[in-house]
Amino acid sequence: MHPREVNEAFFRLPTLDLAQRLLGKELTLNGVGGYIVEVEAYIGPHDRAAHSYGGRRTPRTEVMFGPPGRAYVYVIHGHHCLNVVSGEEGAPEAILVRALEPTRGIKQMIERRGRTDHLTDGPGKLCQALGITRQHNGWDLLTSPLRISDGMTVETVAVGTRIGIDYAGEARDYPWRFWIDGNPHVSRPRRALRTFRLG
DNA sequence: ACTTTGATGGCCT
DNA sequence: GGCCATCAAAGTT
Repeated sequence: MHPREVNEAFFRLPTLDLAQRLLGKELTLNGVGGYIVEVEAYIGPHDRAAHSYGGRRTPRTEVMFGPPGRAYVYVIHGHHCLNVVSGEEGAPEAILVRALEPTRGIKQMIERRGRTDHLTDGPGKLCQALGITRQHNGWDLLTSPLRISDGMTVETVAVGTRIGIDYAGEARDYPWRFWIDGNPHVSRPRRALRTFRLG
């Protein structure tokens, strides 16, 4: 049994705690999906890499200012990315889901991806595999067809810096990327800054 | 109305 | 490691 079950209180955990606890949980859309194996925390308004940096509030970032536990979906370079809104209501924080270990509906994922490998080892890839688009922005991840539920037990968490934010000044060095140590579905394997046991 | 940007992916060497 | 297609969103005029 996972140490913490997914419920309303789960999504109210502080963002960095929630990010670690999301590892091993199962993400599905209409029953298709897998275990979360890699995430990154974005903690606006002081995080220069966050879309909500400086308190920027636009139609795109609006959902992050709402209650935690909802989906924030955006498009970058023509690819969709899924975040879990986190933090207190009014605090624009979110956790990017970067990779899954496929568990359910693999046949459908293969059809959507047009290949049999690398189905969900990246934030854009997993959205394509599950069929996640901007229409799912704001959906409740506890009760909607796009949901996060109890998954598998995680032994060791690896910590590193976030991917693709070299423009973000000192924020590029924040250790806010978390993945399941040794998992083969991680998007960009790198050596961890450190590892720890999830208590 | 126009220009710049970027939390990517796929393929290359 | 690098290159670049790609396009919605945001910023600028």
